[in-house]
Amino acid sequence: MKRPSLHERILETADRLFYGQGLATGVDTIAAEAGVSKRTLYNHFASKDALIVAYLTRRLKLMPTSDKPPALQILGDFERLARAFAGPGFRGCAFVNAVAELKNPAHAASEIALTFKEQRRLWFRELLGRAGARDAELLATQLMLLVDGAIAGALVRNDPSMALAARDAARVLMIAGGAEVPPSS
Amino acid sequence: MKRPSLHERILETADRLFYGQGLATGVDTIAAEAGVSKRTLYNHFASKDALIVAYLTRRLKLMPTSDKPPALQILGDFERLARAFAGPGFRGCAFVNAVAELKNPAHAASEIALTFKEQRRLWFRELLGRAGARDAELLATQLMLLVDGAIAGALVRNDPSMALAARDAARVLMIAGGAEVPPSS
DNA sequence: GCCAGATTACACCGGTCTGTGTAATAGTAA
DNA sequence: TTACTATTACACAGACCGGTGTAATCTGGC
Repeated sequence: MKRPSLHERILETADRLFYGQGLATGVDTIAAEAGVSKRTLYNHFASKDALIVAYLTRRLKLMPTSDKPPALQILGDFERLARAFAGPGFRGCAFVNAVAELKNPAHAASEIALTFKEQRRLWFRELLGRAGARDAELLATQLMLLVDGAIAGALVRNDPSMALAARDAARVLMIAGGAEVPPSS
Repeated sequence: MKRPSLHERILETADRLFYGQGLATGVDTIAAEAGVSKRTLYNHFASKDALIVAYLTRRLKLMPTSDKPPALQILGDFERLARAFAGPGFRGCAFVNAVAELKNPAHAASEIALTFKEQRRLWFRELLGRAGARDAELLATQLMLLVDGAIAGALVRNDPSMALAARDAARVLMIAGGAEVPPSS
């Protein structure tokens, strides 16, 4: 850890460009935008593939914790999505885009994407269990369908309100599934 | 229409390679695979972008018609999706992939993708109306979320059963929305 | 001062990409 | 035959790509 700043600055720039412009962004562009020579970039990351993996790994963040009722935490997550969709730089799900953009299905990015999706699904499942859902396993998967569908829909329609339609559908599914859903915010 | 065969053969090959390998597939590869010189390809399509647009336009097919009860037609569509997911060449939604793969958001592909999604949504809406749903507009949008979510989920998880989880969620949403849903197949 | 490692600038390689130019050939219709 | 068009093979331009090699320069610790 002699110079964490350069390493991190390259990663931040790679995140911005890979997500905003696609994985086809050139290494020269990233180095220039980070204010770093290409040689330095290759001293910190063995290859462009390694940089892509580091970029996706950095996006694996823990789910937020809250003391609100579990069902409201889930509904709040959809509202957080709606805000993200309305942001200027929204370009869909970084992990799904990466899997779709890489022709090689054995790329390490696929595993990272699966980890990310599973992470949120398990968070849903835990909250649904606490909310008293009859089949938290299935219901968590179905809520994930709504999340991924909202992302894809918002991308092609350029319409952030897809997340709110997804939230309403999630509420219906949770109530039908026996979860305790307090009157919404 | 002097020689429709060459034009169509190029388009078929482009469809196979663009969908299977991504839009980054080279023009030379497509020409070679179609058994056609590159010059001929450029005599039929002004540019690679034009070829991409023709490829996507060709994928705009009308929704199937059936005399089954409308709700069962919708549920059957999810089962058709499950079969498509299980096919060896499944690589997600061609339109969503195209939008995600093209950095330029003003590309004509975006409009074609939107047309495709809206086409299916309107088909859903019409069937939901006939099935007696209270809010066919919102419900159709929510079913689209399940469709797109199932596609993304099946892609990253490599799990065709996502379409069946989506079908079950669709049934719950339709019943809760007041649609007449006969006992399933 | 002095040394060692990090960083820089820059040229370069081999490859791939889209797109064009050209001259020769095959097929068809009069 | 003649004339016209579609197609072919092939070379090539111009750009960008990932990745490397090298020598000079900067920087912090002793």
